[in-house]
Amino acid sequence: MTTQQLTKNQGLVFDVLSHSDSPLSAYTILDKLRDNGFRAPLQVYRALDKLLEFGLVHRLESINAFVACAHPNEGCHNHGITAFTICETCGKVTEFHDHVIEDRLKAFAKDRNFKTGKTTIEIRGTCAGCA
Amino acid sequence: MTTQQLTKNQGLVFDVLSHSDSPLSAYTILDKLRDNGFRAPLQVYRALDKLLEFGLVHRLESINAFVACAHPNEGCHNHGITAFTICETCGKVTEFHDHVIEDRLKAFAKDRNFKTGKTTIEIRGTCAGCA
DNA sequence: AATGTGAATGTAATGTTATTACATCAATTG
DNA sequence: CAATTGATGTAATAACATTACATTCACATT
Repeated sequence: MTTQQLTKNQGLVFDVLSHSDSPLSAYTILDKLRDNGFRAPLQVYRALDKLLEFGLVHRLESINAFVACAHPNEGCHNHGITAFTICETCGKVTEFHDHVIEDRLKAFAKDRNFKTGKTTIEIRGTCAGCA
Repeated sequence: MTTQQLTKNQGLVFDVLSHSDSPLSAYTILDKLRDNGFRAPLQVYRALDKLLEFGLVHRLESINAFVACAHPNEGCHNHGITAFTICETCGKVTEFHDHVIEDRLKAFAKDRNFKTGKTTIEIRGTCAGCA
């Protein structure tokens, strides 16, 4: 999935997220795109829904915010479960993938016949630079 | 931590959560406690803050809802990172603790000098009974 | 070029979740 | 008893997200 097949609104939203050094809320994105004709939250949420679907963007559940994927050209969906550290001081987000954790969670779910949908792993704290 | 040293509001909120078979939103709790004199969201949020602090209740970040801890008498804070499966059909939540996952996350954080605060692990999907 | 279809968009209104601000009350302690 | 601290009550507002409905755009088929 490259960024070329995105629609205008999807492209604008992805661009804003890509150029941000910290996660953004939907309403912050909206404000940044007012000059581009955005008027309503739904324009942002609809674009985000598609970007999430494409694996170009991640939603950080614990802070109600969105970040561009760290490796959008590869399609993040290929990498299995995505985990994040989120610095509560500077907002810096680091995305990582750990197959051991993934296997462990899968095994737990399998043992209980739990059919896994989306998995969230988020570590909030303080990054090295802010400590 | 037993339930005895809770204040009136904390006790009421904990009671509602304890008797629910699925997670509840703050506003749902508020509605259930109207007859007990609750009038405003803040009464619920303040009680929840304390219950979270005591380890008697967990917040499910991915669905903006709250559940009573599965083993409140032991103080969940003693069990390290808490993970959950959340059935999107029936709402059933299962709490579990996995030291391998915990060690792995701790190691990742340590490697990057990331000071870990709260960690969220939530698997949403479909439970065995709903499949 | 006209038409049909599905995806994307525009807009308003509303619903849901959470916090700020400020006043009051209750328990404890010096 | 005064002072402090934690809990509570209440109103207002902020922040996040969805529903509903009308319109437009892209594109395939005729």
